Amino acid sequence: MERDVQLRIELASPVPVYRQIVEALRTYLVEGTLVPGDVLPSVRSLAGDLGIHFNTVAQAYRELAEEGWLDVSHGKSVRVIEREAPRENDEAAVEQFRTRIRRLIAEARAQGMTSHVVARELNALAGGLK
Amino acid sequence: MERDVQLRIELASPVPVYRQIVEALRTYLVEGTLVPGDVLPSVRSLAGDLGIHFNTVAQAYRELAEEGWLDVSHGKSVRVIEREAPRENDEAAVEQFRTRIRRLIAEARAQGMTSHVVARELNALAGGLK
DNA sequence: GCGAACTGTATTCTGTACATAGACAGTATA
DNA sequence: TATACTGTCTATGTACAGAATACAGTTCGC
Repeated sequence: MERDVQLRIELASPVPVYRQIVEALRTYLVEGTLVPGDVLPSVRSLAGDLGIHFNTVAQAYRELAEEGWLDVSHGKSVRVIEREAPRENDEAAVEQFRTRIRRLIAEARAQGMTSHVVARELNALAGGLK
Repeated sequence: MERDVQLRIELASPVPVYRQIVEALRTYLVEGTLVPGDVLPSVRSLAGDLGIHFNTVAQAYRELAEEGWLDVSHGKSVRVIEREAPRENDEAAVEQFRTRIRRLIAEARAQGMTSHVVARELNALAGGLK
């Protein structure tokens, strides 16, 4: 059940490294690449791979534990656990989601990405959700 | 050509206020709600509306000026200018865009949004790009 | 049983970036 | 040409990300 996750972290990004780790792992968890029972690498080994300090990884693990994804306890390996889904489709959350995607799209288009390519990517991602 | 933009800023958000302003205005600019010739509110008046300091607004305006959207010069009102589109569809940029959207989707689903609703939103936004 | 080597935890420190304060300087206009 | 508006600059307080380092629980082989 050892799991060798591959994470791409951008040290130059304005978004903190620990949150990048949270987001990347949460993506694997939601998509089912990581499933209950899987064991994550130790804070020190993952930190070594990423070239950062292990406390930064520990903070990310703690965050995901609070969200209910991980069982992390002193001395033991970190393990993915079963997590019951929270409430559904809160309208305010949907609104916020829409806004954030719109801003991301705007940023992409401002960088020169064409609307055709952006639409293709969005449709592809939407299709993968079925 | 005065333009009364409506911005929604979340002071509690981890993303800095000045960047929220940049993102919101850039969205209007890309979508064509703001067009060349439009005059933006002064840093003091917009800051007053948002309940923040005018230097925070000034920083956002400066950022958008560097991206080529705005003409901001000392003593004069800030004005939207014509901006030539940058390079197209750099593959690394597309890849990064895809990753960021995937992480946003994962966050939404982790909060309880159903895949059906997420897909509906993505398709709607993609459709609006044609 | 015990020690070594592994796990995560807690405390403290430092650099940096956000946001504000307030003086400064250019522009428009009555 | 005075005045009231623009944005600019420099300094400062504060919060937080990230690292250093000592601590403490768990596992496993001998």
